[in-house]
Amino acid sequence: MALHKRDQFTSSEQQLAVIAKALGHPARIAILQLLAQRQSCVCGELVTELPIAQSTVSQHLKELKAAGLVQGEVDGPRVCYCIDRAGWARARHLLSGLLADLPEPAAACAC
Amino acid sequence: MALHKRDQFTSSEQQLAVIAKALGHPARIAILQLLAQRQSCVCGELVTELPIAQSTVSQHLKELKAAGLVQGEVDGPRVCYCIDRAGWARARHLLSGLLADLPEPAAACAC
DNA sequence: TTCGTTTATCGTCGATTAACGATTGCAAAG
DNA sequence: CTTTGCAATCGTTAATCGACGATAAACGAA
Repeated sequence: MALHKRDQFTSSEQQLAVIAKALGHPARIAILQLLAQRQSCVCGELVTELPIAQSTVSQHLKELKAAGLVQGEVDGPRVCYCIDRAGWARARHLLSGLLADLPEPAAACAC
Repeated sequence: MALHKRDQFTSSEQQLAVIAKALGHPARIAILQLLAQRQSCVCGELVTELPIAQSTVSQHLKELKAAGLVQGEVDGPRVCYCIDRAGWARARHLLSGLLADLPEPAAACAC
């Protein structure tokens, strides 16, 4: 583990960046929205809904899981995915904080 | 311009992903927050505040500009950066939409 | 014009990402 | 026990990212 420039930023900046990065692909956005709409949660359903290969879906699910946004539970031969409640609550908090820090600017900037 | 798998997703999924990707680095989060706090906006100020090289800051600013989150105006030898009002409003809208689509889940998922 | 200041771009490097097919691992069904 | 079906992992490839130093471009001042 080398010391990256990354480590020079605040913890909250880094956490927010991790969340945003996880959201930074249309497939992962689509997965989250599918998980929110349907309870179904089954990985195979996601594969049929999405225009990408099974292995790629699995990869994206892994990244979402690593970011704490999604959790998967093995249910026999299939795996049931759903939104990670605690992780998503944290993500909501961080994103709302950003929206609060950067409000709709009332006036144009001086320059 | 080849046809990417990317193009199989909805426009709103792609737009949101572009925004999220732009937010997916702590330096870019920090830049946005600095631009929100201070009116200063000058590129040089950002460089002295951030733990990364000038060329790297410039690179991040370019990406933020490409995502429509920031705009820069040349003011003599220096460049004054500020948050892009219209772009940020769009970003706010998309992010709020995501937070609305994925509300705090009331009940645990079935699996 | 020449110089110093400020910012953007270039070129490079290693690391990471995104995608796929193929393979493996596992649990239920037969 | 063997087969089947689902999902994760492996291995590969091309592309993108992040960082830096060096260079170029633009401008104001001397």
